[in-house]
Amino acid sequence: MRFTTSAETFPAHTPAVSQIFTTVLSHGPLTRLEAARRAGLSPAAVTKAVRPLLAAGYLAEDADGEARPTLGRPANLVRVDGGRALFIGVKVTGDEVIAVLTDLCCRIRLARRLPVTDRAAKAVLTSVAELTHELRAEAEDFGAPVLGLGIAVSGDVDRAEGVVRYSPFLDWRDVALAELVATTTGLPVVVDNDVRALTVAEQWFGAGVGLSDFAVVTVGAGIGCGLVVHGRVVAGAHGVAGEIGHVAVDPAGPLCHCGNRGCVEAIAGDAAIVSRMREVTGRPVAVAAEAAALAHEGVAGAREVYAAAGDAIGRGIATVANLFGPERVIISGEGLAAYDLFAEHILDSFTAAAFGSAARCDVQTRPLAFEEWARGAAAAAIQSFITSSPTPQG
Amino acid sequence: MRFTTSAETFPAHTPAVSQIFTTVLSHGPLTRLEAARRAGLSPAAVTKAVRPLLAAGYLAEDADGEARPTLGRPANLVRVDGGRALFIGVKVTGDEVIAVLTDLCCRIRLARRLPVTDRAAKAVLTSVAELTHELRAEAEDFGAPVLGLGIAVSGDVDRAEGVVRYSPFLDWRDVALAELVATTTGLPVVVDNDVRALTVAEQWFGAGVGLSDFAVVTVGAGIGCGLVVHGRVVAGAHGVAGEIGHVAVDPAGPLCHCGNRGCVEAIAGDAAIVSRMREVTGRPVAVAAEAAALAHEGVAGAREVYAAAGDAIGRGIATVANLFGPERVIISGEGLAAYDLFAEHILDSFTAAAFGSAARCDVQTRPLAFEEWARGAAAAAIQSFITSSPTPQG
DNA sequence: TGGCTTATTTTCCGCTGTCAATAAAAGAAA
DNA sequence: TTTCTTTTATTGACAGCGGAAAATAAGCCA
Repeated sequence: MRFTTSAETFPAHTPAVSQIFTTVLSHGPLTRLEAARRAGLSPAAVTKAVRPLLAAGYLAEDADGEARPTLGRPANLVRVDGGRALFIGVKVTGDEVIAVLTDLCCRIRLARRLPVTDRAAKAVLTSVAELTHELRAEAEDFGAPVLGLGIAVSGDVDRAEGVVRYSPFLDWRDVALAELVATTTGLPVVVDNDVRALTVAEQWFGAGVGLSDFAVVTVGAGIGCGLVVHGRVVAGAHGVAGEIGHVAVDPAGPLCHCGNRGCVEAIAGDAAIVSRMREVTGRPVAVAAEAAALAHEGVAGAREVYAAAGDAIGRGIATVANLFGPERVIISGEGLAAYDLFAEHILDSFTAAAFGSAARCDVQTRPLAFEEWARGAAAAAIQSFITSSPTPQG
Repeated sequence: MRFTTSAETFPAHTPAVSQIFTTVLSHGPLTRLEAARRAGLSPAAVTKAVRPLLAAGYLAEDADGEARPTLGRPANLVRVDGGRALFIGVKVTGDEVIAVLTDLCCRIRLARRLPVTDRAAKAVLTSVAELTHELRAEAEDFGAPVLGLGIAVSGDVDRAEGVVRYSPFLDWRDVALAELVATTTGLPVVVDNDVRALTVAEQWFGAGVGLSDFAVVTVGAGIGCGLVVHGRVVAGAHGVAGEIGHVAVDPAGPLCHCGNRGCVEAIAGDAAIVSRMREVTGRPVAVAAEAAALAHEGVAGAREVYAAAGDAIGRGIATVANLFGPERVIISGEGLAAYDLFAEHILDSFTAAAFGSAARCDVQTRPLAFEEWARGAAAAAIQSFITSSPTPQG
């Protein structure tokens, strides 16, 4: 179910058109020949697919450019015209609403945030509408229409229906967010789980480009994981997937809010680190940054807290690698601010716990600015814009 | 790479033909209309797809049959003619080679086993050839040709290349098994990992029919897991996937042969149970059946060994469910002989450790006769027969 | 200017699956 | 018995997608 009011739609008349567009979107400017090769189509098909996209302005032709072989007809590079369309991505947390305006290439043009004082759906809805309104007003200056809105929320989100089934941080249950916001803003709205949205962003615009099997692990208040298998984001039959935070790595570990002991999140989540840091150092520690500061200062025992956290995360990642054998794991999240404190432990425990060839998985890290979550939401909106209309795709 | 010599091939000229055939294969006799609905095609397409398959004898028409609505033209049921073609499935273990002859519907017609005295590839190859020869001779009586051979081996197997990369139990490395056996037997040969092959069998002919996301967990000497995500078996970018046996559930647990502590297999594998049973009861226990007997007799401490095993398995399954959110988990394996001893603990610890809606996953058990592994290999051969030729499929 | 090489476009062409109409096979109604 | 009704299966025309091959374009180099 999609919620649209007006709507410029994407001319994805055929699978080939979708495919060529996403290929060019993800792999930067390409010659038609190269695009054909990557998409597994004939050059003729590319010419045909590109034409309507050029006409509609979604693609543009660069008068070639860089170093080209000195022989033969020069190639014409085809690229996505990012400025052709704009999208808004919104991340809703219990504390604030973050919104970004991106172009079609998912580059952030503007960012805004608004604190959340009342977590009730209605109040949050107002904030979202306000930020959206503000960004749309500013978008005028870019001379491109805003064609979609993505909203990322943590918890159990049914993207297909646009409903937030349950979000613990917001204390929401069965909020038909897409419909509500679509009615208010008149934009096509996509609602997705925050980690899945971030995963889509990596798949289309980040370190997951070109990979059919990879995982994104986010470290921060919670520990989350987005999975891409067979080229598609895993959603889970019951809306739950990627709950690496609640993989139990130590039955004797600390109690987790989920009721079990030794979940990764109960060892390496921000709250766990903070409370453990208080215990170990005896000092008042309120937020993650303070905990990291203590460790950086070399306070006795502080580094060990991060070591344990890194160890838990590494084992969680090894579990993911053992079970589905991704080509790459991308570690990201606000928690990466303290990455130097546990990087080594993550990698060591991953290597130790990964079974056989699973250890060949490429474990990378990527910094995650605060707007990235909102950008993920925008990526989901872009994806929906491109793939929805006539020809659905995975 | 496929290795074929002669070869009757499947007339899968178009995607629609493949799809209709597999739909009918998995969902028993269907009317054309019903098949169209399930496959998402028009009735006209079904008529056209069915015709060549009927002509080639792979499908047959039942003169309707059962209770039909009393109104309208009676439907003609279309079903797969299992007797049209035969396949051989072989499971190779360190102790014996098991071979079955199945029909196109993967029903076992005959089974044979041969002990392995020499694990060298060459010796095993001879056994495989011998059993194959024997079954082909008997197949004459069924009046149908043997059209493929599947071989299941535990370890790291590259199905696409037909190579056993590494099999610990057999101590094989980079054995180009498919090519070797194809040369010897003249049959098209598929080689796959044993658990994946079993998973294919469940997906096409078992409890996974119609599901796009499920897992098969095998309990026995090792603890294995096959995953189906987005309707396709997960193979892993590096050939490793589904290693639930090496998911670490307790850092203080017993040492595993993989070098880590507290792997599920180090707690619940046959060897682990046997050795733990010796420790606990002080009695000589050599094989799993004896361990189970002790527990059934009520020997002090014996039941607790199974409780711990069940607990570890349950937590491993919960980990799978938390990460993928499968619709169903099918527990199977020779270890199920002792299922009454740990069933309850598996379910309890699964329920406790599954996060949120992941607990809604349907956990089933299925007995696994010794030939089932070989049947899995046959299923892989059937799958390859149907999907290979002109139109590949996932 | 002609020749060479590589990129792109054009021009068919085959093929697939849909659509809408039609045939078929009963039981029900007249 | 004949005709209707209802449901299933089939047919034949057709649209459109993507491929192959040939033609064209666009430079560089003699």
